[in-house]
Amino acid sequence: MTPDPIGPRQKILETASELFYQKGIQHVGINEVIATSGVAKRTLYRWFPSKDQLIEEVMKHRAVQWLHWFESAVEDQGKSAKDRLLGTFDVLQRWYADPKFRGCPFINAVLEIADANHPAHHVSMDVRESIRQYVIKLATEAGVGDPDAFSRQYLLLIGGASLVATIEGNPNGAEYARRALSTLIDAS
Amino acid sequence: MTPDPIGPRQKILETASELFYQKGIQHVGINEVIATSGVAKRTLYRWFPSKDQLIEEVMKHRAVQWLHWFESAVEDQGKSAKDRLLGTFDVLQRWYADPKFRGCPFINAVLEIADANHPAHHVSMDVRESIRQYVIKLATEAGVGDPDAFSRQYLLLIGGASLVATIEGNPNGAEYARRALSTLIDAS
DNA sequence: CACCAAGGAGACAGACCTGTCTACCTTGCG
DNA sequence: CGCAAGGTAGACAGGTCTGTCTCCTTGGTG
Repeated sequence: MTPDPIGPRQKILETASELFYQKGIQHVGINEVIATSGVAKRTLYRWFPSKDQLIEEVMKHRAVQWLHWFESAVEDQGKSAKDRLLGTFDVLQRWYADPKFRGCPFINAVLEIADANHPAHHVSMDVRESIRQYVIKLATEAGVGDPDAFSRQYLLLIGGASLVATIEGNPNGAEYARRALSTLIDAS
Repeated sequence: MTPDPIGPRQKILETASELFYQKGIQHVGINEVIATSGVAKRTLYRWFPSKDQLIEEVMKHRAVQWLHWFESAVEDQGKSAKDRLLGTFDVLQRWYADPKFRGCPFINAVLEIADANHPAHHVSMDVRESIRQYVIKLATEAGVGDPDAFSRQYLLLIGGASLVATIEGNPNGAEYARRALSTLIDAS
């Protein structure tokens, strides 16, 4: 019963998203996507004219999902803006510690696809900018002196923590980032 | 004159190093390496039994070179340990601003090669640890309170700055990192 | 000189990948 | 009913890649 209420397009998108993330975009072929999603090759190419366009759609899909997840998880981290600001790294640490964590998908995509003009690059830059705007909002609310400069330092810490989690497989980078952030807030 | 005083092995290593860095490891084939280095395929496979081993040798070679370059450039950044510590980001900023800069080769290698057991991963982890030990030395000398914790925060900043340089093509991440580092030192 | 190891040049096998194409099946609707 | 649209199944073309193999040249040494 409930014979796949979601259409093939959505099915392809979700399957590809999962496979791309777990194995790396370059290491997943179209044949694997169709075999896993149980869809005919003809159907995939009806909805996504090329693998590059599939990648782009997948990354856009992930970006919307991830930002929504992140901001709503952060909202639960406390009432004051400072608590939420510091809480971002508690949220991230839980993410890094998840057994299915394989690095930040947006950083991965940029470095896996060398071509700087690939649409997936723009998605990643957009995600970073969205995070930065969100941080500016929280920092302003928290009374940080220079929210714009602060947001750029924040991006260093979140990027660095993601790298530690990816390269060393160590989620505690987020904890060091939290402490550094606390110092930076107090010094402002 | 001077008819190639270096042997084919060294020639292959240097050519592959350059190509891997500029185009990405995955996007450079053995055929391109031999065509560019002017060496026969037979010869390449005599010295490097597989592409994976070539990658490993190239990364080890780069690691030694890079660490030597980095530490000696930092030594010129000032007499006091604090000056040299802050100066690391001046050195990095110049690197990031170089037109041939295509990201940190060690971060790139890890994210380009999905397999966490690939030898190139270990090289990248070793480089990070070498940087950390060097920072611990400088931090101790500079009288930082907790050099170990400090070194981990340093790794966040250097990783973050490299990402900003790579993803946004903006060398000024190093400047923000320098300021953040200064705050962290003063607060210790 | 004779010999042999190292290298140059490149064909080739086998695997894999993207994207196209044919042939058939199901379903909703005028 | 008839039929178009969207789906399944999978062969296939054309390309790329790694790694092997054969044949030829050259320079150094006993």
